[in-house]
Amino acid sequence: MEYKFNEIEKKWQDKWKANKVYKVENNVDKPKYYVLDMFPYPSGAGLHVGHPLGYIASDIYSRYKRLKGYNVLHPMGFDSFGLPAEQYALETGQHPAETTKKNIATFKAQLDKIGFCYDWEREVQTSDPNYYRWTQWIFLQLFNSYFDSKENKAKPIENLVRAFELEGCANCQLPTANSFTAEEWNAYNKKEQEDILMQRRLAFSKYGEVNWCEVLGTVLANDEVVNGVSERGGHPVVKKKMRQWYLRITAYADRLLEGLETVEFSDSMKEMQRNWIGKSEGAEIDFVIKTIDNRQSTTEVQNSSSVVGGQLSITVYTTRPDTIFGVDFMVVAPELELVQQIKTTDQTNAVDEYIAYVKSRSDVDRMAEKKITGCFTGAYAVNPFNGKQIPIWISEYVLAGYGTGAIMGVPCGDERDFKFAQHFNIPITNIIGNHFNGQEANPTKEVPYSNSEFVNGMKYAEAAKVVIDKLEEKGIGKRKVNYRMRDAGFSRQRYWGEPFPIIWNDGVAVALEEIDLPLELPHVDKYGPGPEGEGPLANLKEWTSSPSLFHTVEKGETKTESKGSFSQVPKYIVSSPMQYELAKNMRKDYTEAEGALWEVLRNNNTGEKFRRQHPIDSYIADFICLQKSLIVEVDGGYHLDAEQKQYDETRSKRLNEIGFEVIRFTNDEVLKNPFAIKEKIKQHIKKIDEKAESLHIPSPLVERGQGVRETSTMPGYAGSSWYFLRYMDPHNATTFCDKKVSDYWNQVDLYVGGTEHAVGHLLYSRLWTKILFDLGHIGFDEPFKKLLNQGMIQGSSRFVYRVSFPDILSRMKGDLSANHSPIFISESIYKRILEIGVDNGIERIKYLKTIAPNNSIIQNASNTIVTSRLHVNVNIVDGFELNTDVFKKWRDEYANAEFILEDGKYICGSETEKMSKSKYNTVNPDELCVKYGADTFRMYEMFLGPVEASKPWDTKGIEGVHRFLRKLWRLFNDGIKGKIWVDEKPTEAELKILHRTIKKIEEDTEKFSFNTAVSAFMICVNDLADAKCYKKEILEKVLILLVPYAPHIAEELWHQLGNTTTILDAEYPTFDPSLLVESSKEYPVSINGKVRTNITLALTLEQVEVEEIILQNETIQKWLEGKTPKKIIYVKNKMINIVV
RNA sequence: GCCCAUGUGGCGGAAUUGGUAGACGCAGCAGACUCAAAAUCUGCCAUUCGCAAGGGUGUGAAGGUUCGAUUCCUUUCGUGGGCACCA
Repeated sequence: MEYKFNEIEKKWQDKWKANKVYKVENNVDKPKYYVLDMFPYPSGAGLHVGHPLGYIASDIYSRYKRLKGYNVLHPMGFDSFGLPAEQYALETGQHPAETTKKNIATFKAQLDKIGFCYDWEREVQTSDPNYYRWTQWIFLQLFNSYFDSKENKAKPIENLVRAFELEGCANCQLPTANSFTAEEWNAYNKKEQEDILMQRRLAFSKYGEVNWCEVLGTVLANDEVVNGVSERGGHPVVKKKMRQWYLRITAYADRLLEGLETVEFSDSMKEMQRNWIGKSEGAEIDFVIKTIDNRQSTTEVQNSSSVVGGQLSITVYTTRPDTIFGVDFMVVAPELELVQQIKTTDQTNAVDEYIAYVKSRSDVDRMAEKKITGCFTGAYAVNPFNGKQIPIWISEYVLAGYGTGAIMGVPCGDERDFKFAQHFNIPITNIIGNHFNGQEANPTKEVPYSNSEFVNGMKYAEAAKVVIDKLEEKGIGKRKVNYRMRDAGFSRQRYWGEPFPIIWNDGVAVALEEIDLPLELPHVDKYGPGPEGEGPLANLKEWTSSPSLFHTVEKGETKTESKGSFSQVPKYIVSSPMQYELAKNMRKDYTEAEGALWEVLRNNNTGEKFRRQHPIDSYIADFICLQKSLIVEVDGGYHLDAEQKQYDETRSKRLNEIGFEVIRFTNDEVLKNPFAIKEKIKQHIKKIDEKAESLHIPSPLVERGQGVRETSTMPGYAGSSWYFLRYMDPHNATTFCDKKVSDYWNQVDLYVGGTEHAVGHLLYSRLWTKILFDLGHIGFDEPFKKLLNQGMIQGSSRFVYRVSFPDILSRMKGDLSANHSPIFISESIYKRILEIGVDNGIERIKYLKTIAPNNSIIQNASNTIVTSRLHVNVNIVDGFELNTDVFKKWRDEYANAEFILEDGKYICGSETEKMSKSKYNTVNPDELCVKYGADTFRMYEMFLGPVEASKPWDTKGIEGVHRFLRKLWRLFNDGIKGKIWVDEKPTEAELKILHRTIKKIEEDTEKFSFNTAVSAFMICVNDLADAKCYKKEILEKVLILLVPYAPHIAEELWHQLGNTTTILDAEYPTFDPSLLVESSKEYPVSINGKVRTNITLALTLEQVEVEEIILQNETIQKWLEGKTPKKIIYVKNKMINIVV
């Protein structure tokens, strides 16, 4: 019987699916285990062999835990909002929703072939309204919360409002520092109050700088900007202030730091997060500014400056207040308003010029560039302790956003300050004596200061304390903890993301209510930016200006008018999310009549806006005009039957009850003349208006808000910050995740993903978890208990060398000057040509050598030399040898290609680089699954090396793993006899093989050392084959061990052994240590560290006995050459070393 | 510039965490079976000296600690990844 892996894998995948073996139940009796993969962005390129690495690792661990008796949650989904789909839409006009859907289908099909144990019923997609409804909901929780710094947790913003109403801001330090009393607060108007609250909300809006490209009319991400110009088109990019949304992650800086102590992340991962948060302790110090001329400072004072005793001063942040006597200059961020106040008349031109220069530079530039720039402002500050005058400079290396945006320069102790002083010839004060050599700064903290008055002789720790105490005493400074981390930008001027559930009304952000969610992303036809760099949604005038903030109320109930303009109404007509879902589907699947009527109603210019298939209560109206409470139904022929008539009647009755008028038309009527129907509808509306006017009937709909919608969308990390919670309770229509369910599944026990998310995603999801915890929605405040970082699988690129160079070619191949076909030269010959050229001193070839690694064209008077190193598809290269026939067919332009071969072969160049479509180095897992089977593929990916390590992909080795599986198969069947396994009692030696394997596999799986586990399986099968062991008792156990790694073949052979239940739930074998106990060991015996012989000794022997035995050994005596050993080291069960 | 990771045969990697470096696999070489091929099986396979027995050298480089270092420490070089010049 042959190992027909394709048939076997298909068979079991189908059976498993039919029997729903991967369905996971909540709240069962078993202990739980939650294994999570970082869900993929469904890119158009499909899955390549790099993706499944982590997925296979987590799948193995999940299946292992399941065999060990756990209830394992191991879900999968898609991070389906994002820029690539939008970019693709811009280029091709295809709607992101379409391409995303297609890509997800491809991904799923690919994943399924590999045989993962996902419960697809729990799939989530971040771009699905049923999902992002809750992303928006969580945003509203953040918007409606503030951080209470006393209790160190998030609380509802109403608490703060109540406190303001009762006691003003007595007990809160507002960032603005303007305090107010309760009376003042109550006297503020809505806008003033909201502005103050905005400064406290966890999700808040403020002006921030973005990369703005005027030519493209759009905002660009950092990585879309290269050298100050846009990556696409090379247009200039400047900074522009725009209103943006932010998350107040800085409030959680300390808790995010502390939380790291409670999770199992790698040290480097924790270190990266700590660096990102960047907590530093230091001091803020005020320096009085002494202006040189008598300019009056009238401009208002802002963050880095203040007025002390009537004098203008500047506040710096420093981590080294102890070096205050070494301050030789001061640098202020050029952006600061303060600069305008202090610049002297002399320096005005220079300063303005410099500021213009800085504005032209992107953040990326400022980082990449190493040259030192700056400009003197003309002003001086005064050192508060010794009265020394310190020149104030501006320079781009000081950032406005960090600390106070101003620093004190201590050149003898800080490398950057030193270079700055050196560059601008600022005299340097030495405060560390001969520890400063004048050539470079010495940032030591371990040297006593000199030249420093009252801190002379003290070192860092003591001096810092003394200085800060003095500063506080004088009231010109204070101890200050600073964080490098800034609040996280949360809005993007893009289309394909979650719309903000926010309406702007006279500059006040009004949040939508839960009932308004999901705020669905409207369909657009064009994906270009809106006016003034706003997102594409800003182009949808109808959508932005007609928010659906209506609440229906029960008839007879009075509308409550509250003092604010956004009153709430106690009772709503609620449509369930299911109804929304249903309506959405019906919208896609419309009748011809509905389509026709919509065509005339959608372009309605009378001011009444209609919606299609809108859910109201438990019904779905065909068309509705919310403002007029008018419902239009278009009925098909089946409305003539009695049952349907009855239903229509009760439905109309109910809708009437809650204040809607219903008018009906038949399909035929509509199709005959939709415009006539439109006219009739207009008449109706007119009647409604008249009636309402004469009777003063209040509309059943309360208008809660007016204004314009926020047109930004949320960033990619919004949906991924909480998806692990939705998997637990994916279909819940009333809450994002039932607390009972999240209490059961609790934290993710094992999270598998790449290091590229070390700070971004991991920090954000940790933040969201903490906030949801504070607000009582979940019971834990760290999302991921243990993190396993998977390495990147790099592509192994292959290159061909195309050269057109008549002189050389004719020398090598006769006269080729007339031949214009592309000529490809095998690697080593190509390289030799370069060397020969240099040896001969031919100038053109010197060029060739210097530019050869890259593609280039050189032209001079006599010749055109074209050299190209081109990526060639790795799939048409066998190892390094190019299949020249296939290559000629690869592209039309190569049809007539000529090759210069070495030993009859074309050898390609190679390089290891990132796997990507454009480098033609991607390998598709599907093809490997077809050729070798999923089990082989899974085991091979694991066999490549440790999961954590990055390594290049090489398809060649897969044969070895495939051979192993076939060898395993042959322990059960062989080609001639068929079944060969037997039900006999195993020998001790056979049991030993088994239990050695059980021990190794279990240990390796537990520590995620899957590559060594695979090799242990190989050793086991080799040993069993050598021992001709075909015994069921042994083989059966081996199969169970193998289930996590190669589930299909394990299940197949398990059934061949006569089992009828699935192996996926079999009982994991128990390791019996007694079978592996040894009584003796072959010790390596070395003399002075060099192994000279091996001697087998009983394990019970003690030092003295061992010494006696080994000294009698012939080989040892020979090597001792009659000398007496100085010392004999005997480590039981390890080795023996004789020192002479 | 700063931070993190990493360096072992022709290749991917292993090494009980300080104890026989190179498990397992790929590639290669030699052989068996076969008319032949595929499949399968058996040897050899870091390097160097040697017919062999056996010896020398070897974990990027240089030092150090130790009876003993791929493993720990110092310095240095190379490669890969990240970044917000963070005072």
